[in-house]
Amino acid sequence: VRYSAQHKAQTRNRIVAAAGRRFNTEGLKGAGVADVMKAADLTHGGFYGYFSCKDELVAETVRDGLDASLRYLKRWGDGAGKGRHPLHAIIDNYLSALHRDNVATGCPLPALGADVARGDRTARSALAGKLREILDALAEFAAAQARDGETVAIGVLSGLVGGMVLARATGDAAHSERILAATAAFLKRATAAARPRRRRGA
Amino acid sequence: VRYSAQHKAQTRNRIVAAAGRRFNTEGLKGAGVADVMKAADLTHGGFYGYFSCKDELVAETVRDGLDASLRYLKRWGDGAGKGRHPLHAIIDNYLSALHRDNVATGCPLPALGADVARGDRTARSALAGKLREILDALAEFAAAQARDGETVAIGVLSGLVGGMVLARATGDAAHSERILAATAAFLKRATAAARPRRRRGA
DNA sequence: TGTACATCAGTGAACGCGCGTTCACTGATGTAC
DNA sequence: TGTACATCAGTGAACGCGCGTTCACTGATGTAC
Repeated sequence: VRYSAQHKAQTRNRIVAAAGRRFNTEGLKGAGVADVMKAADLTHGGFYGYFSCKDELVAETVRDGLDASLRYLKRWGDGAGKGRHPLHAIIDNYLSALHRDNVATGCPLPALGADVARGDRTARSALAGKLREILDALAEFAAAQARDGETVAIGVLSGLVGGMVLARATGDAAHSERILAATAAFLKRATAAARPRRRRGA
Repeated sequence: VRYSAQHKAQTRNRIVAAAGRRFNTEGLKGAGVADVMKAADLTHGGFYGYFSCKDELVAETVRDGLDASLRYLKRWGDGAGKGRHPLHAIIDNYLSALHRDNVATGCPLPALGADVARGDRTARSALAGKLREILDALAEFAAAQARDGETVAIGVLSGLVGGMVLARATGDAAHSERILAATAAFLKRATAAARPRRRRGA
């Protein structure tokens, strides 16, 4: 045996991490295999020692990126001060100028959602699985106050994703700020207004 | 003068219409110039008699597609039965399975928003202008019932766009239906709950 | 401890292909006479 | 009304380039002795 047992796994993770940044920034069609490998400090030829094709990397990248987003959402929700709605903490952090401007390390849903919708089945399945986990986590945070946790979870996530897409797409910087602020205000108002008929403890 | 005065304008419109369908379906990078021209029953060589480069077509296509969306939103809002909130009619029509499945002729915001965000300034400016018109129209419909029409307009549009992105991206058909239904329910509840402190007549 | 070696992670040239763009051309057009 | 013609909308071969993928190779590795 040459090289440590974890060496190959580490390099693979490095490729997936680089792919996450490049795909988020340039899109699934915009970032090529050579591009991703270069960002991982490798040459393009070695790619097929780790993945059978580009689509396999895409699916893996989507899974990995959404896992990171899920961890962020949980951390923000859990970190909300007492008396503060966990969903409100999530909304403010997600719809921040910081997140808007850091596409590379941001959530894949606004960056790659449309690309995945056009992509092959493996990527869409990967997204489907992680999307459920994300919605379950949001529903947990919602359940403390809302009647129908899943509906609130889906409604909030739709607002977060759409707000980020619009804030990034507009060429008007001032308007982009308005979109972030107004979407956050709308979502916080909507979740605060949800009838508090407790299901389980916060 | 050869050919009728409107002939060139008609062909140009045909190219833009074909581009709208191809770009929505395949993405800005996924649909090529030759691809678009073929969809318009032309050959690729003639393209540069109408546009100076692909990016110019992209900007024109975004403008045209968002104009069509604006007309749809107005029609749906105006067509709401009496006693029915115009925004609720818009929400139900936008977040329909029909719209989800007809990407080609659907709204460019969920289909191309992320691509435009990565695109050049002209496309982003084109989107910015039309986005304002769309939000103004939605704000008019919201103003009849909501305190802050612009906030409601932005919040609703974010939810519509994000909900459509998620419903199209998930590989789980049943979940896609849930996303459309739950996002619509969430948005209708949020707009119905908005305090009715009238600004101007409906 | 020192060295010869089998392994295999990573390299980079090469492949066929489609991209955006250019350009010399063709042939249908409505006009001038 | 009929015909010769200048115009220019549209054609299709060609360009350089980057894509995803393949493959013969190189050279650092830890092990066997």
